[in-house]
Amino acid sequence: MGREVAEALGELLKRSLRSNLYQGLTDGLGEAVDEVTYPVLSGLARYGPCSAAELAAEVGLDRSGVSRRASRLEAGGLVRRGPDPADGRSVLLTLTEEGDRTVAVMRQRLAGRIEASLSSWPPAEARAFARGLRRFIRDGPFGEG
Amino acid sequence: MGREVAEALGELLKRSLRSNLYQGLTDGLGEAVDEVTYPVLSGLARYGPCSAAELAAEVGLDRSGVSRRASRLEAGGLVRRGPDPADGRSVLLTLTEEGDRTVAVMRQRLAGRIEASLSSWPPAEARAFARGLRRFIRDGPFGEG
DNA sequence: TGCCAGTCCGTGCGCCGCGCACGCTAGTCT
DNA sequence: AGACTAGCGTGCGCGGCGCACGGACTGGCA
Repeated sequence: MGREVAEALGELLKRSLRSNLYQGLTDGLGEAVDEVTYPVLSGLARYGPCSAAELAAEVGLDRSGVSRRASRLEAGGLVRRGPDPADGRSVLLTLTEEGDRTVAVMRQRLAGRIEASLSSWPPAEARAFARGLRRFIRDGPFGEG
Repeated sequence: MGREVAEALGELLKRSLRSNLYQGLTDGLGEAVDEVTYPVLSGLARYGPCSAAELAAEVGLDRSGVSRRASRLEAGGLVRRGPDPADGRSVLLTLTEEGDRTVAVMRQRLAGRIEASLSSWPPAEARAFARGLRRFIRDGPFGEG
């Protein structure tokens, strides 16, 4: 049982990293957003305005990496760097309106792609899979993360 | 539906890449095998003796990367480079006995870890999850590769 | 109030792994 | 035999990462 899941997970990882998953998802969305910067964009949308350090914990990266990716997104007009009113040392990353639109489009596309591949499943099985996946993440073989 | 699966997949990717998954799995197995070289080792075990180019397709990498990783494994005594009896240009990568043992141990550990986290599930649900995962890989939103 | 240890940021630095392209060896076909 | 193809390993440049440094700012304490 754990055997097959392990193998399947490996396969999943491989295919995802090969970027078959994100391929073509950014068409027409500008140069700034790609498979490297997307996690930061998406994390920002999920987590809300925050500092790079905070977001780093969220996306599982060093502060420096987040800062650099954010710079790209900033150059592309998807993210704004603003002062933190509560603390002058801190810098708040915020999605611009265009950033908001962009992440919405990408999520829509990705969800649509997944939806499409799930549409051939028996509905009950698809639902069970989604639930199982969430559960596996929650108390699966990962750290606390 | 696709929405939640998409989000869950992202989370899964993140946690896996953070290496919480493979952490501590290589203890006592020598320096050669780590999270970088393991896919090559495992792919070789799965696919059988073959050339670097062939294995490259299997693990989703360039030939050069596979060749370099194989060199490390070779230095560690886990992989042997031998001539292909059928074609003198080709070079066959083969697991040594120790390589075999190593991959067996790692699989055992990984499977055990997954098994453990699945043990708290209702058995039917766990089984359904395993089946769903395989199915999702087979005709999920990835390319053919 | 003036000061200093502590906190937070962005960036220079070195490292590592990748893919591309080259040189080389070994088969293949006329 | 000689040209051409196929396959290998490695040098090269690129890009992203984490570490650690310098600069900006805060907050507590004299």
